[in-house]
Amino acid sequence: MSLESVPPKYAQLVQTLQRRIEAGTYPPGSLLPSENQLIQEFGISRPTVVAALRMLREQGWIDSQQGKGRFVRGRPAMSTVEQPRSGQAYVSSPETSSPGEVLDVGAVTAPNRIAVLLGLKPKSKVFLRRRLLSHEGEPSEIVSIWLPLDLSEGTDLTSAEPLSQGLREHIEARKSVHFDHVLEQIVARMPTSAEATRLGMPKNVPLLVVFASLRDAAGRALAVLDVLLPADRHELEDAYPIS
Amino acid sequence: MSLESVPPKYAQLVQTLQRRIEAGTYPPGSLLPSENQLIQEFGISRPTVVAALRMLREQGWIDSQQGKGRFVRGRPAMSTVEQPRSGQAYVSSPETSSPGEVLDVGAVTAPNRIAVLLGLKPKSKVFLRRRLLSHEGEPSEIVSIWLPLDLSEGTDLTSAEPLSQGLREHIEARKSVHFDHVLEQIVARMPTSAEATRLGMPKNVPLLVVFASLRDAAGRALAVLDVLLPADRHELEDAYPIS
DNA sequence: CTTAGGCACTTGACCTATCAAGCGGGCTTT
DNA sequence: AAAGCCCGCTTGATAGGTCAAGTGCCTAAG
Repeated sequence: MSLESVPPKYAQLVQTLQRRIEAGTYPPGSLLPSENQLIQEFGISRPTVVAALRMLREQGWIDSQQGKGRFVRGRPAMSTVEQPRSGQAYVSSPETSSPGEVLDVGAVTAPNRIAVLLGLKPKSKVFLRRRLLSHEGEPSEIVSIWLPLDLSEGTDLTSAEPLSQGLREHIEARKSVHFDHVLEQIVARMPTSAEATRLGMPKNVPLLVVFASLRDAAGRALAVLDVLLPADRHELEDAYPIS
Repeated sequence: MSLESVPPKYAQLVQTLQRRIEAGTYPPGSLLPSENQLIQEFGISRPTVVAALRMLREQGWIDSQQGKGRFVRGRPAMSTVEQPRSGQAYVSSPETSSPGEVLDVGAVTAPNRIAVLLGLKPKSKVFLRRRLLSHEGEPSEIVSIWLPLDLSEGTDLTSAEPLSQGLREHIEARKSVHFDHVLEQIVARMPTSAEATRLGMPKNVPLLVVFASLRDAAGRALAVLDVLLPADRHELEDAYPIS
């Protein structure tokens, strides 16, 4: 006897209908079988069918119109081309997974933008952990993590060794906070001499700079990352629906 | 007698619970009243209560845990700080709403990146409509619209006059296509002399360049926009959940 | 003091049922 | 030919109900 659990009936129906859509049984633009037809075919109740259809609508596979029926849209394109957001990888991946060296660690006076993003007074002291990441042996980007001092206490962030947990996991395990979302600002500027040297880049190539403000559900900034990306080696990607 | 329609009961419950959460009646972290308690208080059925609670969970206001209860998260922060995505405004707003002058209109050989983004062969002819937008009387950005030739036929895009419809509305009204989502690429580079002159910017300030590939639900590129943004005057913003 | 079982609570899943409202086609009337 | 009405279909909303599964607390036994 198989130990694997049987998914709920509504979930099985979702999968069946998705397979039929992708197989061309219900091509985009066509009318899906009505609720009554699905009830007959699958021998399940109307609320169960409706739950499955609601899920398909919410995921973008179908549209419904009262009095008319439910129309097939097809597999939502975004789910096939979904991109990791730039901040996401730095928040969740352990430092051990990306080769690099620690450049700076410790309490520093916050640059103005960082203080604003953290919701702190100008010239506040904050904790900084800055690393130079490499890709295929070449310098790739500089990542700085800025934290309010209280949030950095009791963590391993002062270590020169790479963290074996993602930043989020590391902090959530030690502090009573929960990361919820990221607000990003993307700017471009010319590198300083020191940055150009560190990144092994020409002085006349700009930097893409991502400021990622990591926030809890209430919108409070728990940490800020900034990432310096030589523009000749990096581009950012994003995808979103048109509303 | 008021002619306004009464929203469904589940929607009224959603609003009531949202108001109570924001008023502090149910602070974040606290347990929401159980289904039974809500059924008693509001005198409505369990499926109606459950529909309201499911909606709150999907919008991020609450979390549920079987056997335990439903916990308050609070107003989802992203809905309070939602930003228009850069491509969105160009897709939906009429050109008449943003002052500018038409710089180039007509069939041109597609630059390589544009051909790739449109899914065309290298050196294909495409339609280009390029405008210099102003903000408070100053040059602000250059927006180029690139379309396959067949999609531009029968449109007003060849006009030197600004469109009174958004691009999306204009094309969807004339062609059998439906814009669904955008894939964006963000890069930084130095401006050419001509671009710097047109934008009234110094030569040593970089450009943020957004390539927005406007796609249908099947992922086919219908149009590409590129937007040149002097980096000393522009930054891009984004927000996303941490998964 | 620890462990296990039972109970009461919770949400998850599924069922049967009714009525409201929208849509489209066919038929009748003007 | 056009307009209106009716009917049969569709989905939207609501109700009442049962059983499964998860959680936490309390009590009893070891």
